[in-house]
Amino acid sequence: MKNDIAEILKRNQLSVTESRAKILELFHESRSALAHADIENKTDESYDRVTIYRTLQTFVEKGIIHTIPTADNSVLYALCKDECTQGKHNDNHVHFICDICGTTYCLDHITVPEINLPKGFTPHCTDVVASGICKNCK
Amino acid sequence: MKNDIAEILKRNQLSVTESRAKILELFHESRSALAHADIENKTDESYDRVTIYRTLQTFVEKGIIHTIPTADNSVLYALCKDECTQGKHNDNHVHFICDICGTTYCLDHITVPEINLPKGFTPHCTDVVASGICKNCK
DNA sequence: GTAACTGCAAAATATTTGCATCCTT
DNA sequence: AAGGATGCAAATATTTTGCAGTTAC
Repeated sequence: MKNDIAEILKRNQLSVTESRAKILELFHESRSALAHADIENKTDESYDRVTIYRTLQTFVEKGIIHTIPTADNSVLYALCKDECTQGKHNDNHVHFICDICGTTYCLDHITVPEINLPKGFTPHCTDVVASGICKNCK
Repeated sequence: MKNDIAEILKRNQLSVTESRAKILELFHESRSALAHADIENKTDESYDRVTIYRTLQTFVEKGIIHTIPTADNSVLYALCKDECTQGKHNDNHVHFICDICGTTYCLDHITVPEINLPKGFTPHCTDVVASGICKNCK
């Protein structure tokens, strides 16, 4: 596993540092999306706040993770599928936010349906965020 | 028009004050969603930052406006349709954010399709945010 | 007149930037 | 060894809270 993590970083031309490896590992361990604060907590604040900001930004730029738009406008991040490459994200999947436990799921296998937009609108990317009650809270 | 605005406030048990009326008017004049900063600018900073925060929050609570989740996690607000009432939002419509001009449209008449969620997930509200090129920028 | 709203000050929180030091390659 | 990454300090931006004065009803 540790090797897989390092592999991913190398593949994206990033040097393998402890903080990057640890943060990327967190994303792989977690089935759900993570906020900046989650990462601070799960790493016992071993890394500087700033390092986390910069690491997340780097990962987003490289297409390793993506941000998830949320109704309360907090910032969430989740792993991208493998097909995502730098600059060309493939975010066309559904997110689900549980109203009770707050967990955000990336439902990679649920595809976003075609939406009929009005004349003149050309979509490039479509995000779907559903909220409700998740399988653990029902 | 001025009267309509006052009507809406009264209907929601809000006292009619200058700032509330002006901000609500802005939303009615604008075909697109507004950010906190937009409101500051369009009112020539005649109102305190704090008043704008509180007014927006009040409007959201009353179901007069709703927040829009955006990919860059900035906070946007737009008018709710009439059917929205306090606590029970009816946000099931599509938003479109133009990658070029940044305008966010509320496409009230485009309905959100049914999404097949995995077993155990019960949706309560579904937000769809498409981004791409709008009718003015094409 | 009273309750609610506003504006100011300030606190709390979140994010960004510069720079010296340290680590990866 | 060299370039890039980290951590610290501090600047900047954003949001919240308390309170006194003002306004709507």
